[in-house]
Amino acid sequence: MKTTTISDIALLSGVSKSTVSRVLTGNSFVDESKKIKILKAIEDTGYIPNTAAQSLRGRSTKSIGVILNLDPDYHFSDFVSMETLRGISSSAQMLGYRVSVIIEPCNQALPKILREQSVDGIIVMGLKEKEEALFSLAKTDNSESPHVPIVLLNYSEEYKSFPSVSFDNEENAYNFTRYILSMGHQDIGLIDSSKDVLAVSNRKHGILRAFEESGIVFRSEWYFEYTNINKMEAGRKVAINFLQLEKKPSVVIASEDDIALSFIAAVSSSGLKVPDDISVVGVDNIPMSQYSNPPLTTEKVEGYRRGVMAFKMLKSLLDGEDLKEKHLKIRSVIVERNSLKKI
Amino acid sequence: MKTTTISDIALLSGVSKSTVSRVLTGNSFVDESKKIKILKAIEDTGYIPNTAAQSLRGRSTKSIGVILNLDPDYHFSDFVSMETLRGISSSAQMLGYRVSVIIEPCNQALPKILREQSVDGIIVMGLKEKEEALFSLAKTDNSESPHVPIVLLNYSEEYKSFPSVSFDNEENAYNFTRYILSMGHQDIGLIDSSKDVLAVSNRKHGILRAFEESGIVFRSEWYFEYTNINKMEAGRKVAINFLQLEKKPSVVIASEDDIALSFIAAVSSSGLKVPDDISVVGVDNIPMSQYSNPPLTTEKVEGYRRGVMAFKMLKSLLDGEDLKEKHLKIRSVIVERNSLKKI
DNA sequence: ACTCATTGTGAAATCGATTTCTTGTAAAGA
DNA sequence: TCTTTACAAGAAATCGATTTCACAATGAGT
Repeated sequence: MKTTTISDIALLSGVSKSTVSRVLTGNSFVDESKKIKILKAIEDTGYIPNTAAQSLRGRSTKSIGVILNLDPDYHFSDFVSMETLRGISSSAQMLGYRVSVIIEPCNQALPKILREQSVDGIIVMGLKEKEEALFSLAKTDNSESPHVPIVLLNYSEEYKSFPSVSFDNEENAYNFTRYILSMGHQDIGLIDSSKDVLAVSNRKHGILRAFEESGIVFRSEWYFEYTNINKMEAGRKVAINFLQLEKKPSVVIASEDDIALSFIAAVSSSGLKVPDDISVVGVDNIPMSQYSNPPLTTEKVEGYRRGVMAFKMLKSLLDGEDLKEKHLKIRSVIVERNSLKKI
Repeated sequence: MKTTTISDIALLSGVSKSTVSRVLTGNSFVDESKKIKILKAIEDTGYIPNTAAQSLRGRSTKSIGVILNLDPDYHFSDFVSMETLRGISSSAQMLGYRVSVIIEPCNQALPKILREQSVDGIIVMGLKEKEEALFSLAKTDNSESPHVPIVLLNYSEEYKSFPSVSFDNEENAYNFTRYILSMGHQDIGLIDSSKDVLAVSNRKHGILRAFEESGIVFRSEWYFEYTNINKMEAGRKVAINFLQLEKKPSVVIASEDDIALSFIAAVSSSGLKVPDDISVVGVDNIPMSQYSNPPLTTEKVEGYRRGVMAFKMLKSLLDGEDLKEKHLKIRSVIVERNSLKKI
């Protein structure tokens, strides 16, 4: 069967294409009896307007692009990102938008997608520090370029001209650290091994702020940073160094749950007990963190919610509304389980 | 700047739109000197053909849909699926296809997407047993409907009229079981708690075949099945029952790594040692399995490869080629680590 | 009764590409 | 030299929707 078009509907209901289009878009007056006939014809045939034709004429593709800016060596997709994608996708679908995922570095993906005009808006995940494409885009005055709104999922000073929805890394880390301090810990070790350097550095500020407030000094021999290897490999590596330490911290804050978990695994295989000998906490609240041994005390980072909010923000932009707040920041909640001991 | 169109290029290079289009599509003869001028104009302006116009005229959208048929209660995306998505996405992009992910039950997504005509082909992930949409589609003779090729990512007898790329579940499980038997185990427990009921049942057949071959009897008190709860919760639940068992198996095969890991966590927090007291193996080779305590012996399931192959198959279909093999099955490889003890 | 505003509708233009039709030119064959 | 063939390239039709334009018809206001 060749596809049903608007002309078929027009023919079937004895009116012109224009009239059919008018009931379709609903922004014009149409005689009630004709409207009913048209609606019936649409119902009967299962007609759906051709999206290509609509985009061509109407200048709206009813689809958005999500740029997943993963590292080339990033061999798997982390939980929070996927939750975010799920959040974006389901809110987009709800409003009739398709979402195209583009797994490609931002600097390549962005110029291409902008010129292709194949999406109405863009959400960028996994922003890196040096994104030429964004930077140059920020500079061009808005009279240039056919205004495709962009929402970033990591706030960054550099690109603050773009609206963003991000986790409140500095504040969350500050709060989490204060909580840890309130549990009596004074000797705190840090493991940073996330590909998200922006987040890591913001979190570090928050942690240091909490340290300062309580007169804790930052000890560099307790700071482990491995950003160029697999994060779980990092957890294992840190464990090896950690075990050699003369004086050990009483708690270790890992920048992600995966890291914490692999650290715990490595450290417990050498006989150390968590949390009796050493407390370990993570960030993210990945599903596994609830079922590990011991269950992990962590900071719950709401990926799904971030996705929903990002799409909502993009939608406002698409509708030409202006944002109440240009940069949304999402607070975490602390999940108390058994890997952090009160001392 | 209003967008560059083919007419602009034509004007700039002093030829007609038709000629520009001819060098664009490359299926007609164009004078070399003109071709150069046109190419230069394209280069200079950064012109990219409007996809909507191309689809409208050419009947090809250069985009494919991936239906992620997740359970409503499925709160996170598993590793293998995401790897598959990555595989699809990168091979698709390589050939200039966009991929739209549709996180929605197949029965809703499929009819809609087919009538919308917004994609050239479809890949269905996470097939369920009762997919009315597919079933009725299989029945309609191909003269009907504007032939959008569909590739399934789970082979199923029911829908075998559709081509598929899947894991060779029966065979993989058979081989894995034989390997476990070769390590001296006779008392084998099973945990099945995957949302992928099709895979689970196929794997069970393979396991049972290996049992039979070696004269092992299947003991139902060692078979744990929880498909209606979170898989890691299942691992924990099974551990509780397991610990009560009078006579325990010497090894437990979990249908996924997550389950194995949470089972190990629960069981070791009660003092049982893996693999000294009990061996545990999983399936998937999720990143964490390498860094758990003990590192997990598992079956490596190649999600990325599945994605690549699925797209390749879909592409053949789109190009009108016919498939050498309609149903591809991917073999796993066994990853020996430390959670399975030789006895 | 005569404007003027409000509705209602079809014809035709438009969006940006591809493809068919047509014509023109140059090279090859008779 | 005249026809045939191959190659080049413009003009115009086409894809399926939306929107502007033009024109009625109806009703309201003076």
